[in-house]
Amino acid sequence: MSRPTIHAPERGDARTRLLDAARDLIRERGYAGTSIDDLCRSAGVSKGAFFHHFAHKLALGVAAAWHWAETTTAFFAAAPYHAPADPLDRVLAYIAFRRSIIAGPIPGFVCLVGTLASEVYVTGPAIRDAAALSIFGHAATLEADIAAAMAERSIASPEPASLARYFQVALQGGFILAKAGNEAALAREALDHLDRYIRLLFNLPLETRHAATH
Amino acid sequence: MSRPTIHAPERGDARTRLLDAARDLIRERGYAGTSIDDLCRSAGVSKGAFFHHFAHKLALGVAAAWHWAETTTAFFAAAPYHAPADPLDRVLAYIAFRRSIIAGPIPGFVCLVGTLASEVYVTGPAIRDAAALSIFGHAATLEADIAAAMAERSIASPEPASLARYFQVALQGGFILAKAGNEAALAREALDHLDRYIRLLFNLPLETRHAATH
DNA sequence: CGAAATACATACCAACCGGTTTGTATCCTG
DNA sequence: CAGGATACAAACCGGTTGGTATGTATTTCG
Repeated sequence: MSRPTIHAPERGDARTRLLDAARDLIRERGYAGTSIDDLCRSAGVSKGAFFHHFAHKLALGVAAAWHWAETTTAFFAAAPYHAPADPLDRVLAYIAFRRSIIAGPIPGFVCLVGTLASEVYVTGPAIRDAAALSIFGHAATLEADIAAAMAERSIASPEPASLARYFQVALQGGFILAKAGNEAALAREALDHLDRYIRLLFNLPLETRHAATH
Repeated sequence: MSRPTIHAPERGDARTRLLDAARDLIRERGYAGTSIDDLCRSAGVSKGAFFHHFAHKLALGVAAAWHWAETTTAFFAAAPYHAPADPLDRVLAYIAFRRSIIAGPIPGFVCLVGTLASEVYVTGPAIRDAAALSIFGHAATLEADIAAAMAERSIASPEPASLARYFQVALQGGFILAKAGNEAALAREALDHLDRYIRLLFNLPLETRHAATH
């Protein structure tokens, strides 16, 4: 209450509105391709509001990466793939879940921090580090299930941490091909290969469920 | 001869010097993060030269993607991984070769057109299409060997074209993680998993050769 | 309640951006 | 060797960029 006084904007305070705008615009046009004016226009705030919350554009980039890490962490923590009792089933359910959310316009499901890391490797080390924290932090959430699944079946071969990172490789690489080919199915296809890789590693029968979806 | 008259530049004509500069600068800072002045300075040419050879910045982006496709096509055509008689050995040799050239500074081995496609998805459809041609064209060069290897061993499961694209997924995804983590070994690690995936698909014994390199 | 801190909005600025104009040296061709 | 085409160089231009200065409602708090 008392929050939206007179010229109530749309929702949330200027800071989160700017971070949401950054998430959307950067995934479409990249970091350098998104101007501060673009962000303010999209968020419906003034430039003064921008520089009240962020010291400079780079700080917005870092904050956007952190914001991405926070929101995705909450999103995946609440996702249904944690339900199965068998850790291997949870791992496979993760892949299926990631696959299921690849739909609609490409910028809508692509990874913000992957785009950021790719673009600002030299120009913005601070953004890159924040992006790395998000990517590798998320990969780490898979590690326990992978390790448990491997231990249960006495599979020693790839290190669980390395395999967990490879999940992100398949995702990020799938996003790149989806963008290039302008076709979301290319990202799903990548996850199908990841799924097959895991099933081969664990000597599971290969499902053919996805064959028709391509 | 008579070419480098008085103020001889460095090497090549202005056009290829600009394309080389674009290859280097865009892989470091992205397309939008690279200004035309940056390109001219790096190439050692004037702005007049730039707009003599390219109608606008977007045309430079498209030409850079084409130039990348041409040079990489020649580079991989001359690479040693085509030597083995068995197509499956050629496929594995491709992975090993790609792995072997991942060394030194990260912008030096990363894929230009992957960076481009990721960044200009919305802002530059022409660049994106040129990047797609390069990525999927290169993937297609693997298709014959993959198909032959699968046919020889009566493996029907993934479509050869899809598997060929997945090679690019592992590469592009590995580049993203390498950039984020600022560590080339992350890209090599991705190719180790791809190698394992192929060996599992073809029921080959898993080598442990790479274990020490991480 | 009063004052300081917070959260914006508006106007403005110098640098830089993509792009144009104009001029000139070299090359190619007849 | 004439003369147009090619391949640059340099100066310039309007709009945009990241960033600042300043002003003002609102909230917080002693």
